[in-house]
Amino acid sequence: MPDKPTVDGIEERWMAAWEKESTYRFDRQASREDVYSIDTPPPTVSGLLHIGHVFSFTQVDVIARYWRMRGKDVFYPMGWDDNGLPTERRVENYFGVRCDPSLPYDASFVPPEQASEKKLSISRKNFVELCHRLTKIDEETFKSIWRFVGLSIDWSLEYSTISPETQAISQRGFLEMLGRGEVYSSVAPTLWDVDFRTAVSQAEMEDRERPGNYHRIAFQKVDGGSVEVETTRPEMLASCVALVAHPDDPRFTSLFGSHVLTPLFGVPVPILAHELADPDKGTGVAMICTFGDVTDVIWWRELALPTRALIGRDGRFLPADFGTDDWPSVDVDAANALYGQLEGKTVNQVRAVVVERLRETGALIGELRAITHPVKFYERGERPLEIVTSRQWFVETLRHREALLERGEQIHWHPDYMKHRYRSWVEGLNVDWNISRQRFFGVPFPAWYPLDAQGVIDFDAPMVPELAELPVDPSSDVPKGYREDQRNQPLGFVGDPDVMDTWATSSLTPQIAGRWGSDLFERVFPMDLRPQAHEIIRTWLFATVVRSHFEFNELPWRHALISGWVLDPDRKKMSKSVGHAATPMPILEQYGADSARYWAACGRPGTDTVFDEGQMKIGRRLAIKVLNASKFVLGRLEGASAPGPSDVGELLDLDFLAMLGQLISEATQSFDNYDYARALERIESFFWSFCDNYVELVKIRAYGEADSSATRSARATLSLTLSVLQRLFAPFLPFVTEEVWRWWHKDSVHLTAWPSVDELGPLAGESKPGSVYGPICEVLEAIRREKSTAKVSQRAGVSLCAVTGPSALLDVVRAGEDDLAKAGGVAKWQLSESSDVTITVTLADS
RNA sequence: GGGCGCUUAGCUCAGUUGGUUAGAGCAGCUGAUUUACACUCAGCAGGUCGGGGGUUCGAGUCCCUCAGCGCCCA
Repeated sequence: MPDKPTVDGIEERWMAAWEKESTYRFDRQASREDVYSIDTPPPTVSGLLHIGHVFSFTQVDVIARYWRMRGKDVFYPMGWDDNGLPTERRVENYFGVRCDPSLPYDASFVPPEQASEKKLSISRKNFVELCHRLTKIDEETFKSIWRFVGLSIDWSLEYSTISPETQAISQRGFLEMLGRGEVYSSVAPTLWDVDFRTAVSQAEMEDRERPGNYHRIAFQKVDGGSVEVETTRPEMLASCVALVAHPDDPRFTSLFGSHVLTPLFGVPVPILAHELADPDKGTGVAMICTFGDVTDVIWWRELALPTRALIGRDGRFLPADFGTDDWPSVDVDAANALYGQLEGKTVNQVRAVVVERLRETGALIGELRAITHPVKFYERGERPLEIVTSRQWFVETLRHREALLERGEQIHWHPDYMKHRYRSWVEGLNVDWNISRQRFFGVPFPAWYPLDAQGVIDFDAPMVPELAELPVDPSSDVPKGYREDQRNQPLGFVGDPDVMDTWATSSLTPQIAGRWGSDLFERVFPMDLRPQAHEIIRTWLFATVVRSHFEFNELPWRHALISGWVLDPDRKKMSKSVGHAATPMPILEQYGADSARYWAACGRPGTDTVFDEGQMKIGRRLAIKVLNASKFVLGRLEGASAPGPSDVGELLDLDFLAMLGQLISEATQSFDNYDYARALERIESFFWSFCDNYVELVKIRAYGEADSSATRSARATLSLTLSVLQRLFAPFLPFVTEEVWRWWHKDSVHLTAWPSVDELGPLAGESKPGSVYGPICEVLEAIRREKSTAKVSQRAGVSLCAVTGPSALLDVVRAGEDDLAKAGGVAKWQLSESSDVTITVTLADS
């Protein structure tokens, strides 16, 4: 035990020791009932780890440490989410490159020292190599931070979402679904980001309020008269396939079934009825185009309308030929002449031309009406999503809505109300889960398609590999029965060009972490805990439930622990843009890992927490207090024979242990309910009372002759309490508790049993815990108050302490008289029975 | 538009099935001082629990309503 204990440098010392002693090693022989398994969120390795990560991961580590001390074999792996678009973006910016899949691989390629503004085009393989290179660097950085924070991870279980092992599992997951018919490919209108040039799923879409204009446009009726429509997207006019109004809207009931001509293009379209048409919006009649928004898709499908899609993958208008079967027009030449000016233009350019022509022809009625309305965006995107028709793989979700809602009910949510997020998401699903992305750094679909004699791809007959062959890359591997030189040739084959949505892979984290297919998996699955943030309930949590439901017909885990956000002092979510994204290392070094963990553990599940350095200072104070109190108490015990519970005989000591027992029960129960913050609060408050009151009361008695029963009683109580408190704090403050524990134990506190009430011995269970300690502390406080008011030292003497009260109270004071006298310097007592409780302190002359 | 959460001391937050006089820490103020710990200790002060209404012997807690903030979904 050092003379002058310090928390400085404590992290490096114990990080190394735990590594050397394999403290957090998972026992792969353990059976499922002895295991506590955690489906750790793999951080995205495309950005920096920020203080919000420290916050939520610490909360999980606290839980992991608790269960480990409860005797569970804790399965606590760490993964890195390194595939997908975020990594591509980071690589593009970091190296100043761009992927061009048409380029050949350059084995001698070296990225420029300095990333230039103008991006260098490189082949897909070169690009993917850079992705691997950068994520490897990032992962090492993350790992060193996690070690410093003290996460009790078994690093031999580390995984990454782009590794060959993960790709094999991801592809197997896909093939299993394909075999069961839960995944299908189809050509369908799909949410599309024109900048990233990829499809995105409903889960990645968000609404943003944007300004727009209602354009009032007159459609001429075939039998005379006109119908006016208000639209925010006049550029879609050429793809108009119908008008629609609510079936009960009396203004339009007589028009249903009749036809109008689109202005400028002269395309005859019907007026139809559908409930989704909102009578209060615009004129009550809407234009259906293929496809202006998601409602258009619903109308198009449900009303069986033709397809006149015009927006291409790059967001520009595709060619169209009016006068053909698909593109009827009463004035083919005018339509084609105008459309010729639109083809190849962007949405905004087309809008300008169309509006101008509408105005010239008088079809545009009145002035534009400015509005603000929600517009769909890809969550990472900058331009509104378009709807582009393309071939995509979809996982069936809509058909399973009821079962998935039921799964949500089966999860134990912490906090409970987070289940609403899941439910409202599942209830609001309107398309199946699109899992294909037209990108590069991801898990490829394990599929090839045959080409017929004309070179036409038969998408309905995908060829897939055997499970043993996984992972495969269809762009370089060849399907069974074909040769490489048949690639892209008539009667040959073509590989699926897409990669999977990142969630299609990370929805398998239980399978990935648990090494699906090995004996390990049966020992850890279904897992106990999924910890994660609330904004990815609709993505990660939902997708994981879907996959587990399909694959195993069960929940992937029993509990979901939803963490809150870390907020700036101005109450905004801490984000990378405001400069807080910096690595948390400076903060961790300044305050110490235990202090930062203390702050994190004060954050209750689901509750957003303000980033508060003040709270870290308190944590630091607590850690130092644990050091000093441990040093002091252990100093009292030195040389004495090891006292045990049977040595505890004094009323005060028995009562204090009874309170300690109560604390153990409360902390344990809180932990079992995932309320670690409450446990910490109780333990902390007990600890300060222990230091400031109990230790002060008995420290002189504990110094007395070793063989007196009163001394032995004090020493036994101090020893038991210190042992219990060190262990109760261990999940929260792993470094400092390990430090002080090793002063008097050989093995790690983190592998020691969580305290139980039983180990305190047979307690005086008759009276309420605190019935002795409480009144004694009140007398002590009265003495202190008197001295403080008189502005004298707490060591000043008390000539007389007079206590009045019922006899039971006086008995208690009498029991603590000696300890109080020593702690408060009381020379004389006067106890008298009365119905009123009073404590009168008379200070000695100084 | 529908849903969820929050609103308690200057600040950050506890407050369990309704039950003494609403708690803690920080900050503030007043003091103590060869001490396990100045990264300390003691004490003091500070609140009509967001507004209004209701249920109840009793409401920070339950119900209704309004307002503000945040989030989710559409």
